[in-house]
Amino acid sequence: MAKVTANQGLTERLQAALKERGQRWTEQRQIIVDVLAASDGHATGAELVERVRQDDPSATPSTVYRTLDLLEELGLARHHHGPDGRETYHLEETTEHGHLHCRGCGAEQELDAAAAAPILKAITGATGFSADLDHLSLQGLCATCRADQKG
Amino acid sequence: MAKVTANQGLTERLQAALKERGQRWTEQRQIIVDVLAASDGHATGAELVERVRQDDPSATPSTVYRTLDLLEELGLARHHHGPDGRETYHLEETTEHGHLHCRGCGAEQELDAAAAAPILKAITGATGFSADLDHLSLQGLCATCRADQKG
DNA sequence: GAGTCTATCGCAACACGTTGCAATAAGCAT
DNA sequence: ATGCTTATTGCAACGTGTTGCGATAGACTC
Repeated sequence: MAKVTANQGLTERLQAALKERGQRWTEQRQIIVDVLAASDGHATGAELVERVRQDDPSATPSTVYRTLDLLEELGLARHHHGPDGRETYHLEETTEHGHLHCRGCGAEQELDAAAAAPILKAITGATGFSADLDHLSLQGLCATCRADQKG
Repeated sequence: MAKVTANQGLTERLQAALKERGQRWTEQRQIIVDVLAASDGHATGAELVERVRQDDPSATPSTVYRTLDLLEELGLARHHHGPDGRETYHLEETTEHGHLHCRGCGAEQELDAAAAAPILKAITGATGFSADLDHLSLQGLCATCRADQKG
């Protein structure tokens, strides 16, 4: 298992997609994709910049953010905003999900598509609006904290 | 109707609340509250800073943001994050509401408590989580844009 | 392989928000 | 009114993200 080029499949998909759009495959983009794939789960923009710079100290934030935007355009990555407004990125391969931030204990739980279905349905029913699960980021009190407050 | 000190009631509530906590009433705070009250609806942090500086050019961003935080602690103001992660503030007197951002046409609609009730209920049902309506900021497609896409 | 076109990069500057610290001034007691 | 205590302010620097621009270097043609 040489790690030479991890994410073979992903890389190839990307190269093809870029070519089709007259865009280019570069060393930087390879690194950024590798880093993103290695950060399973989520990573903030700043974290990703940091990690990319470990692999290639000449990389700059602008390049990293621009590449992340590109990956989103291509549908290979997503981002959402945490409760503090900071950006969090993850590969699209991670299943689509929402986020719940508890203001009591600070815990963050994920909300998978199955659990979210009735919520999205309620939103559409009440507003006609079809919400993106990946941008669904709620703040409130989790069950435990609610129980504590009542106690 | 001299405008000398607008927001009499609000100002008085604030003075009392601050006194109780051993905190102080200052010129700056009066200005910031006035500005916030005058910005009916919502205003971003930057906008508020700008407007405050029109009244008092010596005011600095740090003071404005710290005061806004204070107003939130006291329950007199709220903030949430727009789809781009930027902050938006409004007085608590504005009725509690969520926000829906359409990624198709860019429109933003408000979601009042009555309309949100079934949604919040669905969230609690699916997750045990009690979400804050004021932090509810959804992104997706509005009814019109959905219809357009289908067409 | 050399030349051309232009996407991408790195840099530098900006925008929004946050934080630490020394100077100022609010509120209280005398 | 004077002095004391300490909350608040302004400043300056930082953190995260964005944007404009000239220089670099992919990818394609000959």
